Amino acid sequence: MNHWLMKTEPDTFSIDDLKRVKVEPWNGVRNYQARNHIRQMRKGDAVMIYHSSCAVPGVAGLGEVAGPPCPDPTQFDPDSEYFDAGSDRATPRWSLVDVRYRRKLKRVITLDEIKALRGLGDFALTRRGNRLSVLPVTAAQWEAILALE
DNA sequence: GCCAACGTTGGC
DNA sequence: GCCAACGTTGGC
Repeated sequence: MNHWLMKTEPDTFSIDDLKRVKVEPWNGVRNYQARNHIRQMRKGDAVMIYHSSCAVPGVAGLGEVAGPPCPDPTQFDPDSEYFDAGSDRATPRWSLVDVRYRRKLKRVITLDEIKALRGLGDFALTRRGNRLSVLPVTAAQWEAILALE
């Protein structure tokens, strides 16, 4: 099983929203590196739900990958903000996975706390200028972060 | 709201 | 294939 971190803006879709709907198709990822991570996901992989672009950025809860990667239908929908005229159904450009709610953390583990952790090694979340919305987390990083809870 | 960082686009 | 311009992300 692999571990991942997925960002979401809580004003748009928060851990509480995921708790309410239970399973959410994680659509709208339009970055190739993030997409490639999605394509490596397998059912049962563990996911940190990270709140970004908000007052207190950080890990807010946990989820899991609920099924295999599949084409993101919004890329074919002209009415969607995620529509991509350059993608075709024979070879879809963008993928998604369903993410199932697992639990909300007792408190948000903040980006500042995560940055202050020593010995995490290379971590896409804390790289300078990081903008990646879906990124891998090692088992050691996963444990070190959750130990802060 | 600002702006640094970085990905994408498009002219050449 | 280079690279300037532009758009977006996301912390602050």
